[in-house]
Amino acid sequence: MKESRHFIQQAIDSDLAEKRFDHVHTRFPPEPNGYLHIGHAKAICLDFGMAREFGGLCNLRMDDTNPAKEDMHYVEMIQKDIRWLGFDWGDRLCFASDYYEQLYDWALALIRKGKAYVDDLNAEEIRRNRGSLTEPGVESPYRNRSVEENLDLFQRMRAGEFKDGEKVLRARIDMASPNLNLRDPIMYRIQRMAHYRTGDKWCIYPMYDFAHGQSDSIEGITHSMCSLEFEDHRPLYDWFCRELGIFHPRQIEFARFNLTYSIMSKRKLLQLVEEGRVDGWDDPRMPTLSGLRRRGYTPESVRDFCDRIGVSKRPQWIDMALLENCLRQDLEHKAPRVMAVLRPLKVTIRNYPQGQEEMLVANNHPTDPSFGTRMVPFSGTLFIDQEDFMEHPPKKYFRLTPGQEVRLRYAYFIKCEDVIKDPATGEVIEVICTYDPMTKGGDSPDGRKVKGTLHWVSAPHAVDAEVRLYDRLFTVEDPEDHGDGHSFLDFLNSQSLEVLKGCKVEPVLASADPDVRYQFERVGYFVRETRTVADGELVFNRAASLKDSWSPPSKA
RNA sequence: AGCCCGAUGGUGUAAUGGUAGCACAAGUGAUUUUGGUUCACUUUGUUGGGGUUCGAGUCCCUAUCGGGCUGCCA
Repeated sequence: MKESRHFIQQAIDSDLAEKRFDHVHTRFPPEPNGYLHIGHAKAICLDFGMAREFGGLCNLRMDDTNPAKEDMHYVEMIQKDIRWLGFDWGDRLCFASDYYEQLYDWALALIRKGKAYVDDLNAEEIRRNRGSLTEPGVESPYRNRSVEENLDLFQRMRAGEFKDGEKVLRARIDMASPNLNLRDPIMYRIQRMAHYRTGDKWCIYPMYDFAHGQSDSIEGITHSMCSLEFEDHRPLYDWFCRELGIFHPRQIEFARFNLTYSIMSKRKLLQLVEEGRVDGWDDPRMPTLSGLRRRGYTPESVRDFCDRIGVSKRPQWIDMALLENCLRQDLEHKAPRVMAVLRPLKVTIRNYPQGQEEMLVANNHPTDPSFGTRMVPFSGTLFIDQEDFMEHPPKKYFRLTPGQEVRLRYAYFIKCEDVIKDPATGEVIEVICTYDPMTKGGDSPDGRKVKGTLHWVSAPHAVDAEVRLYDRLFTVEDPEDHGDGHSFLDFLNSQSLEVLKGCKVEPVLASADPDVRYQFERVGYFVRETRTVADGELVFNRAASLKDSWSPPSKA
């Protein structure tokens, strides 16, 4: 069976076959103005993945040409996230800001060729002269300055002789081009602002279009993958390489994806952080890599997700359920099983000898013996989950009800004999049961079957914990597609975080390893939270629930 | 409105002129000491109209629909 190749692999195949390039060298070029999110993961997997597949290298490059937004903190977090995802750029951490001098020289070269000029128009005038989607632009009155004057003016721009915004350097291309990007795009602007790396050395900064392709060229990048919105920039990318006569990488665009019930805009994610609507960039509900990590996602599951969504040129809407499925699939064979009761309901075993307790053996994984076993304490007073008992059950309810026998996992069969209610509310606060001593371990010698198996913890041995349940951040599939007067903030899910206190977990979890994702049997996958927790406190984040094919007939 | 890009089940993605396949979702059944897992089965698709061809999801034309583009952001 032949494995299918996506359009970028095919493009690289033919570039190699036609000897356009004799090797592959890619780059991942984030701007250090925010944290990386799941959308970036796709690009990272593609950029590093293509390099790996074709035996080449992939650089990590900070696309840092805007001093107003960038920060060293982001540079560090970006590196941390990419390493976590499982990729390595060796010693090739690059910065567009390291190329400023070379970029400046190239700008001079373009001026000498008559391909760039200094424009005195202000921002408003330039915008007006650019024309519109249907009308051609108008040439600037400064467009035909002499090479000497342009050289002099541009050098003085760098020297700081002009005010911010007073002049710009523009490429001299075609004000009538149907591609707006070719209507004499701005190459340099004057901006007196300290840059996080170059400090006050520069007061002019190159624009993306004059920095990105040239940075690729300097680094010898062969294939420069970027998202679809840069498609219209490719003619400009190519124009600069051609006019400069420098090594000419190939830009290939692919579609970004949207995740249902989420947003991917860095600007909007920043807004959630700044307005305190989430607990930072790494809030477990955020689609950021740091958020997913804290939530309990594994790098393997994120990479698998990126594989599964594929690479194409059409807009992708990816179901959040796919992401969750990737995690479940990874954790199914990786997560040790334990028992934890999130909403405790007291169970008393009436016929269990007073004061007796025993240790029962439980498998740490249902099918993989290499996980070994552990001992779980049992006694006459237990907790089960409130969901697992109903006094008046609907049909097909397999859990504990008056008269219905169930199995306590790895323990005994029990039968409900009585309930104790809160006299004030009528709520069941305790269930009285009997157990069958012959069913120790969970099997009955007479071969009788039970429909349900419940997880439980022994009350005197239980450890208290807090559990944080996360749900989708937004209530609608596409929070960015809002009608009049609505902001994406209007669709924030007020139930996206539910904090459960007083949960009861089995004793081994007191020393839960924060690097291990546990499966709480019948409940979901959980990871120990450490970032927002006081010393010694036990808190778990839910990474994902387990699939549940049972649902109550009518749930209020 | 001009330019660019795209269109295959509910979602995503294959089929590169020759049997429309896979994953997720949904449903059914079996297995099960997790209503989990696993296994089997099932439902659902080539945007419309022309053309080329023995043969078109694939190539051409056209219509329609969707996305992107009018920052001194990237």
